[in-house]
Amino acid sequence: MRNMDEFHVSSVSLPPMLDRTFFDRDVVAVARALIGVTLTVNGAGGIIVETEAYHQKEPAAHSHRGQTLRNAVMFGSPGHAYVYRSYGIHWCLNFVCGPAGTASAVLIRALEPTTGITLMGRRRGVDDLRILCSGPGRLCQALGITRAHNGLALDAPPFALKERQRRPRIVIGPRIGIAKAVELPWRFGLAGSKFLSRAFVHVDE
DNA sequence: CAGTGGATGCTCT
DNA sequence: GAGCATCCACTGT
Repeated sequence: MRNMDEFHVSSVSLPPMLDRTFFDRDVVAVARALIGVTLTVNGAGGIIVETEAYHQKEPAAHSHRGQTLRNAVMFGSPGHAYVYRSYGIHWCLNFVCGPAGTASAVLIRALEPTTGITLMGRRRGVDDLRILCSGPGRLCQALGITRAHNGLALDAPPFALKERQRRPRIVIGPRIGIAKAVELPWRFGLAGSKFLSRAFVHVDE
């Protein structure tokens, strides 16, 4: 139960509503705004602590070379999940961003686990909270995300997004695991979080 | 700790 | 047939 003060603070605080319009804007702005937002899938999940932005104009994006069967969701409406298989083993979850047609998306790279921890631990085969959802492949395994979630709207079950209560302190750095456009500082993290997939070199914001 | 290499499936050339 | 928006185990300090 929350008390009146907490309710009042959340009702007047800054973060935008997590409706469709939240995703219908520049992907870098969304990647930053998602830090601190709570993501659950069928009730399991936690606080988003690490994201990366990908945009069609830039060569590390799947959409860069045009629309294909795999990346088709990126070319559709903002506010939907783009899920793809990585290295033949893992799934990775992205949120499609706008404006529509920019074929841009935010890769969700790490969560701080908060709900459904027992279930997530069973799916992952680990009980250490720090490695439960710390990495794009790990968090998909923990949340049970597969190809079946590709193209689903983010404002309806099994997805649920909950606004952050306070403006978080953000750290910024280069994206991970890519060979092209490494110079773009399009990775965002929650400052001081123990649940990042990797540490940030530079601390900004 | 840091560094390395294997697993594994699918997309695109 | 190459190349991945990764993770884990294993090596050597």
